[in-house]
Amino acid sequence: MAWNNEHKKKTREKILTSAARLFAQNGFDHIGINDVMKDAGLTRGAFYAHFSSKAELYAESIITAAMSTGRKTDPLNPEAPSFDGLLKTYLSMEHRQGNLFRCPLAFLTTDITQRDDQVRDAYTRVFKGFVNNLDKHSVQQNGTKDTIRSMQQAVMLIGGLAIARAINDDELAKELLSSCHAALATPTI
Amino acid sequence: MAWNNEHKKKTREKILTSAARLFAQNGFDHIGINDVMKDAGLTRGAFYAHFSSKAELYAESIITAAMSTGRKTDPLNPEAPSFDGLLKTYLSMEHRQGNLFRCPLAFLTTDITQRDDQVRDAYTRVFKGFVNNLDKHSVQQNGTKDTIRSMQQAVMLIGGLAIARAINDDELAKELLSSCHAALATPTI
DNA sequence: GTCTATAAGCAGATAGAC
DNA sequence: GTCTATCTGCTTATAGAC
Repeated sequence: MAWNNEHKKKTREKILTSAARLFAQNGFDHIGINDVMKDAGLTRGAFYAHFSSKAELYAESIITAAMSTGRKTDPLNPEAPSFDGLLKTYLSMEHRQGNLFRCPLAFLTTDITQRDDQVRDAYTRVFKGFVNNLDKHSVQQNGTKDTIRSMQQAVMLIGGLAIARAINDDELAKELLSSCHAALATPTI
Repeated sequence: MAWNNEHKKKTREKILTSAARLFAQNGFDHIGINDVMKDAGLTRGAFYAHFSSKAELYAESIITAAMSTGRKTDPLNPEAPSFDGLLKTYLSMEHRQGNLFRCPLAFLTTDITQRDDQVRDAYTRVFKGFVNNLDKHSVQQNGTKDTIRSMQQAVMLIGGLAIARAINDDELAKELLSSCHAALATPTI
């Protein structure tokens, strides 16, 4: 691969990294192409050499954001936390704040509903991967795979965090996250 | 009260009814003041005689949307469904579509996170009312009140519907809603 | 209170120089 | 590939006639 192509790939990844963080924290409509490019150290005009539209960038940024947090939920990754560690990290007040990492499934849930199929496809793929990871945890723990149970766990994690982020009451948010944790940590959910 | 004031109140309610439906279905940024006023049979200029800003309208519309669906979750309302009826209605594919009624807690979850305190206060109040209603159902069924359990139920209902609306796969959405229903209907959740 | 007209600003996308 | 400049269209909010 020529040096130019290598450089273009690096630039594209830099744009995606900025977009993944900014979009997850602020949503599609509050972030302009200008904001993303500025964050990546470029100007607006250079954007269309890498992506054909804002929606395409958004769709790809969802995958990027998911991968950067997904490593922490993958039981096959030796550095990944245990299932109990995942619960604690995912349902933490730090995750609610979103400064360290941001699961796009919880940060962008209803934002996705307003977008085109390109974006919704990306979100759906990430959700399926999330459930699949919970299946793997289940096999590790119980030796059995129960996808219905994994979907319930996914809803408790994603939904709990999304609601905790929406409500304007830190104490209630803490209680809510702790309730979700309790529902998942106890064997008899 | 003079006729003029009575008329103004009616007009205000008409605007709120339109806003509650349009905002819940499309989110804050996809609906303009023009859309709301047109739907209410008025023009843009008349808006500021009733509300001081778009955000104020949005906050009030969340309360309106919640009340119009909340009647169906209130056990003290004789026309309200049973707890099992609530589960079935709330977690239905019809609710996912949003043509009949739209719970703002599930339709606007991450949308709220981007707004000012005025809006987030309204959402928080509605959420507390939702949990309170689940508490009442619990007392009716078991004779005991368990707010932690009610919050878990709220997350399963709101989160399940919100995710089902985001994903672009009808079959998966059906399985997801059915999984949430199963988690809540079984005594050993 | 409601209307039309308009102010003032911002966004996505494109054109053309380098 | 990246830049600056610009086109085009949209939005919230206000001014002033009726």
